[in-house]
Amino acid sequence: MVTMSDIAKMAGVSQPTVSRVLNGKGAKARISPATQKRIKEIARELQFRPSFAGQALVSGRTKSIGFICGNIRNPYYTEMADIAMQAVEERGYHLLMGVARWVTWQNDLECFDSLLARGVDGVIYFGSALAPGRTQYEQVLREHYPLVSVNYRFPRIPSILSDAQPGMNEAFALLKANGHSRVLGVWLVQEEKHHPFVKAAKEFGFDAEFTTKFKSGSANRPDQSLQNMRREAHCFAERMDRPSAVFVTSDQYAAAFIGGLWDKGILVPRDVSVFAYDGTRAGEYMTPPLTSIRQDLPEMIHKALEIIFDRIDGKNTFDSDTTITLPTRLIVRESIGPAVDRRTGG
Amino acid sequence: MVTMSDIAKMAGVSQPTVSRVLNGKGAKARISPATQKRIKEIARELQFRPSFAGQALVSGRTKSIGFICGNIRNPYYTEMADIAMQAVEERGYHLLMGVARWVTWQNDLECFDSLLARGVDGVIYFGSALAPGRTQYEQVLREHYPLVSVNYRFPRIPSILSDAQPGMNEAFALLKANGHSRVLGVWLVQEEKHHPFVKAAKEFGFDAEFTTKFKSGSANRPDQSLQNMRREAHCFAERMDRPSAVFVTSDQYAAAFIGGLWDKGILVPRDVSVFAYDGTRAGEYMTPPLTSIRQDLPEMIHKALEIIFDRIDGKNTFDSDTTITLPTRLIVRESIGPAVDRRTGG
DNA sequence: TTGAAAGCGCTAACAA
DNA sequence: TTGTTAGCGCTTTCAA
Repeated sequence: MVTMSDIAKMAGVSQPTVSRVLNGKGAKARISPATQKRIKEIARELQFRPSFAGQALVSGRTKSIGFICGNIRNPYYTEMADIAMQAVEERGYHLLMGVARWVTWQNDLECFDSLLARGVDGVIYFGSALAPGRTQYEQVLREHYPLVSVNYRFPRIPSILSDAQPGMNEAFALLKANGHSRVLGVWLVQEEKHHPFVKAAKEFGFDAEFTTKFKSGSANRPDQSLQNMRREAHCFAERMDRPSAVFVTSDQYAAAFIGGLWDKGILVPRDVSVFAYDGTRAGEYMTPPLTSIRQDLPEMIHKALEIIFDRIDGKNTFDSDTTITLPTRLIVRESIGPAVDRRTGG
Repeated sequence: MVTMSDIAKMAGVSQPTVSRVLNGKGAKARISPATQKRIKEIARELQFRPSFAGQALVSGRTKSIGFICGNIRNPYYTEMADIAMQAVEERGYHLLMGVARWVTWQNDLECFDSLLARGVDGVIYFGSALAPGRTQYEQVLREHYPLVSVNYRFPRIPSILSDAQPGMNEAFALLKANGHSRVLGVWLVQEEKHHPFVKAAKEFGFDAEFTTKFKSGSANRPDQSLQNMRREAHCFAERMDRPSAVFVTSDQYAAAFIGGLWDKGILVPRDVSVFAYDGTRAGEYMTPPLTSIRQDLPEMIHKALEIIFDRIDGKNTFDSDTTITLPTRLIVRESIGPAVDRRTGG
């Protein structure tokens, strides 16, 4: 490895001089043009690369942000990560992904520990385990650690949420305009989105059912729960009295549900209308293109990073209870069509 | 931040003693049980975390592996990354993703530079720009840097490839069994997979066409080229003399193609059969579930990491020209069905 | 305009 | 069993 001392020796100057030249801190680097040129040339020749560890040690920063999610194969998280990566890179940072895999609820926190050990300067956290009482929670508070929770609210931890209601209302309006009056909601676990769904259903006069089949824990493994969702669709397909529309809790699971319907010869939206939550770009390439309630993914990430970098820079513009709630809206694509009510033979 | 010196002071011992206790290097750490206990207790109380930068500086390693790909939203890369993440974590490493975004061909190399600046200990490289003559290429050779190229062969750089032929043959056999005799192949750019396709087509007596519509460069932006693919399907849909089967160069683009067919009311596999290359798990949740030629993603990653860690450990079991070629096989799902030949009215 | 010295947190070699 | 010393590569005083 080429170090500044190597360059210094070759140039016949002291090592700090090399540092000053190569970092060129404006007016501070009052080094004679001749030496500057010489040093820069040698550095280029030797292909000098500043040692990351050296810089990190002295600066106390690793210039990296952690991104903790449960499953990178879900396009929702992939798209979030992609957006986050681009955003942090603009500030010269890297994104370090932690995939909790959500087998047990603690995986989130193990991920957090592991990223902290790696010295990330801040964390975007999509987990649900950072509750008061846990050491990691206390640590975040005590150290005023730059962490933002997304999609989940913890006391005294800045968080970014989406308000499902507006998108949900739009969806029900569209459903109604298409003659639907009965709808099934499918969740993985008890979720916040439940309430906006119920509220919209009531408001638009729908007859709403819901299932929350899957428990957290080991049944949470992505492949397995996608299969479960597919089977859920099989059951649904065979019901004589099934509703004409289905809401699925996320785009990825909607794909599995639609796949399950397809297995049984049920076409969307010809036979059943389906809509989902998330509004990922990936939904555009499902068959049919998925109508979905869109969270403002870029804005969510940008706000989260704004808070994180604000803390990193010691500005403290945002207090710990900062909660930013962003509206959702319906992305109308092709998966909602005219109601086919089996009870009335329509 | 809590340092070993802090602990040392509190425990009334020297700082290296703390290091010895906390790293517990087996027989080397011959420290009295009493001191050990005391130190460990204080460490726990103070929530000591070893400084990543400190360790990195002295060990010369960051315990991280770079992963360079063009677009993380493509499930092929997502799944690869997921596998790689899990594998490196088992060795106590982290995966640092570099997303080149492939706007211009150099993006690959910029990514590599950026990861090197972070001090990654090795790199899994999915790019195509690391050619002889480029400074990065020369550097890898000169420093014997632990880099493995996947899906692309560069002289004197270890690489992992897939042999498309066996899977392609299986696909054509299945096509033939379903009465197909005409097939279209759709590529993004000139690719290696072209030859196995042509070869299999000839061997099975197919009438094969191919299009390679998109150029590399700015048209390479993922969203744009997916749209292009969709439009390609629109054109295809309107042809009176279209072949009964289509091969698309990757699962993700197959989704776009199938979406384009859907736009025109053409159903897969009812009206047209489609198969693709990659064999991602994501294909299972497309509608219809995608029949695809599967690369052995886990094995590719595991082999790549084997070579990388081998170099990191200084073992040099593999020479620079190591090329591991893994076979492919056909994952039969639902997107290939009986031929519908429009010329014969079948 | 430059150099000398100190120190970031850690590990490792050598003493004691 | 433990302490002392040195040094990883860098930045940042403080002097000159």
